[in-house]
Amino acid sequence: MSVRHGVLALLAERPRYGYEVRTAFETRTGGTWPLNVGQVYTTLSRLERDLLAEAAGEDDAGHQYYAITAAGRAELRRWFTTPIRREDRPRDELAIKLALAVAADDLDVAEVIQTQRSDSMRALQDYTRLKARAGASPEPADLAWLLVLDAMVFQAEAEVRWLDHCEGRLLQARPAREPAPTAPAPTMRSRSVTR
Amino acid sequence: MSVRHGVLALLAERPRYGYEVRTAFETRTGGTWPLNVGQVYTTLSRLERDLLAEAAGEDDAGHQYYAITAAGRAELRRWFTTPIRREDRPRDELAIKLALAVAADDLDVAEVIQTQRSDSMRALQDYTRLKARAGASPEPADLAWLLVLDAMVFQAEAEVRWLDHCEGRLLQARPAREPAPTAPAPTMRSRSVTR
DNA sequence: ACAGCCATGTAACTTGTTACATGATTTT
DNA sequence: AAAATCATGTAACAAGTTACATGGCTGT
Repeated sequence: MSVRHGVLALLAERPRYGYEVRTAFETRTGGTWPLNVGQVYTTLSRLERDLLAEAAGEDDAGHQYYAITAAGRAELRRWFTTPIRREDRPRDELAIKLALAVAADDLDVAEVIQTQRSDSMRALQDYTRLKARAGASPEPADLAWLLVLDAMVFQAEAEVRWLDHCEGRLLQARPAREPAPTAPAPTMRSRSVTR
Repeated sequence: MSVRHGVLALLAERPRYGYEVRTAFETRTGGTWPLNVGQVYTTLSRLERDLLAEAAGEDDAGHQYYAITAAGRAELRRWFTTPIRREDRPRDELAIKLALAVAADDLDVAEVIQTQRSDSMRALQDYTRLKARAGASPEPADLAWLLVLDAMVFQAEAEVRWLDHCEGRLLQARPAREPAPTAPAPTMRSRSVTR
């Protein structure tokens, strides 16, 4: 329920109209998570339906404003102060994938890992580049965006490390078919990426 | 689309009936992600609707088997060999939360972080305990489950690190109101957790 | 004139998920 | 006999998401 609460939080700052909510959301997350405008309006309707927000008239330009309600503030407070438990997060698709891949006999798991790692590292570099650009920009980059970006970096790094770890577990589980070379061939494992 | 593909992968190993799919799924993920039986049946229906699976008769006990189709295998192959891009993952609710929390003026962000960290560290310990139990158990623990468990650990660790990092960014952003003590008071930051 | 952004909205669809109904078989 | 587990399914809903329709306003 990220979008829902996100929109609610933006309304808590001040009443906003739909299009404005979208821009605000995208600015905070630095375009990392684009938000379809349509979704803003569906979300606003649903918030209104649930009495967490309400229509708050229109301005001279004809913008339809929405404002948070008391119930909305309460719900938001609850959201902010309640930790997000790992159990009620969406299932980790990648973990499931690898867990099922190791049992598939007509599949090269090492290749799956390799492909994923390449992509994760590419993502990592993208983020690094974004961060560099944000730091160099004249205006001080939005704090919110920096945090989001950092989150992505930390996650991607963890993912790469986990993939490496999985490779290790695999070698350990099934004895190498080829007679293992005394010094393991330095294949394209993860290398440290400059931060 | 974790469940959908997960079920498909299980059918790829051999035809299975609904209840069996559930047990298999939960075994692989070690009960980390419980799966409502009902969802298995809805998923199977949808897979059948999309021609990725098909009914495959029943056995003596009356179990309704489902088998993967050629199209299903193709789709599965695609799933396995295509990396999961960060962009098409569900939005990170925690990141959004903190990104919006830093802008809220009637909210103690440090407390939000603190609460979340406590929970993440609790989760981390739970996983560690689970791993210990799995290692001590007589039967060699399911490789799939170990990988899933490791994924959770890596993610939780990254999350804690990120939370610490956020705290740092915050102190850096808004100059401390209290005259900063020369040596920063060792508050309850993250401590290394035995693995 | 035309492209493009601003702005609002709706219809339709997906996956995930739960709650419930129903009955057979097995264990205590 | 009661409780638990095995087993199959349906109805209903939430949240996320996209595609489309519609129109005003702005810059080239």
